[in-house]
Amino acid sequence: MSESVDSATRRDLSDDLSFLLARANALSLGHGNAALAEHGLKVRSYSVLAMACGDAPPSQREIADHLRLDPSQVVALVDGLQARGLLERRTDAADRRANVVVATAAGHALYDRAGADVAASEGAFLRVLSDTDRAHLARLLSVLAFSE
Amino acid sequence: MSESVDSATRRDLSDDLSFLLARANALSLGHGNAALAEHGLKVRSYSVLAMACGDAPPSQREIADHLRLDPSQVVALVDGLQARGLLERRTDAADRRANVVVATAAGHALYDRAGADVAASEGAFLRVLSDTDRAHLARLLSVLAFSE
DNA sequence: TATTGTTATACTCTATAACTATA
DNA sequence: TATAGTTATAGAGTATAACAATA
Repeated sequence: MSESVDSATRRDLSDDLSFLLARANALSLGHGNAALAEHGLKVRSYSVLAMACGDAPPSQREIADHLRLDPSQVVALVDGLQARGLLERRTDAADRRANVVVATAAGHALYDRAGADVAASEGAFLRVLSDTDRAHLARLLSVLAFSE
Repeated sequence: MSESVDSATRRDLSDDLSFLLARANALSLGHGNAALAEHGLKVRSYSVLAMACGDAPPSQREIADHLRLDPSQVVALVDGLQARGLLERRTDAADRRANVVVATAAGHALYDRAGADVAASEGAFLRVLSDTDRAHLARLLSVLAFSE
């Protein structure tokens, strides 16, 4: 008598982890881009700048891998940041095909200012989660994010 | 003596929850689209079909809100699925401005088949997490995903 | 031969505004 | 006056292939 209630009917998109991931990411991206707009940055360019500010200045290939971008997209991002004097390309002495991307003093300064705003914006977005929940979420996501 | 090690130097993109969210989502999206390709679907169109297969057939406005899309994008998605005979637009009797989107028998059948593949693909992607970790992650993400 | 960075191109996705029909 | 759906369009993001320099 209940032939209309099959397994398909019971499935719900809201239980789908990939859907939740997509929706949470869309919100997070919106917050991030809004916080970065006043600095002339977006999440994408901010991430490149962040890597260039790190302890181990990355090659463009490493940026592409870490950010899951095509190397050709990294060219445009680095071009834009370099034109603003925020970072430099230095040919790697060990492998002269590779460009090492390193932040300038101005790049570090902007990263500090923008980073503070991003952190505040992210904090506001995450206010619905406790500190332990945030830590737990970060741990679970990092396992997933670097599983391949 | 350690003036070069300031707060900026210690920050790392890999600790940034929004970055982890973006990277995990990129991987998840890749898996989902790959699993759906053989059915002529993508994550976007599959999500619309899933809603149309639900117990409460949604209006296009509701689809746009739930999927965080602009209403104009929903038009194209529904057009494509309707052209394939997978769903129908029915004008809502209660509000004749609104289109209620409801799956056809063919739509339900495809949703069942594609859904099984999506679930298998998602399972493979999530293999690095235990069942309890998956449940925990889903709970944390749904809080975040529907916090606004 | 394989890899890094680059250029070019096409395609998809996203965001915006304006229009219509209904409310 | 406001809302649902639609259309059109421009911009941003994505994916692919081909090339030069280097390994």
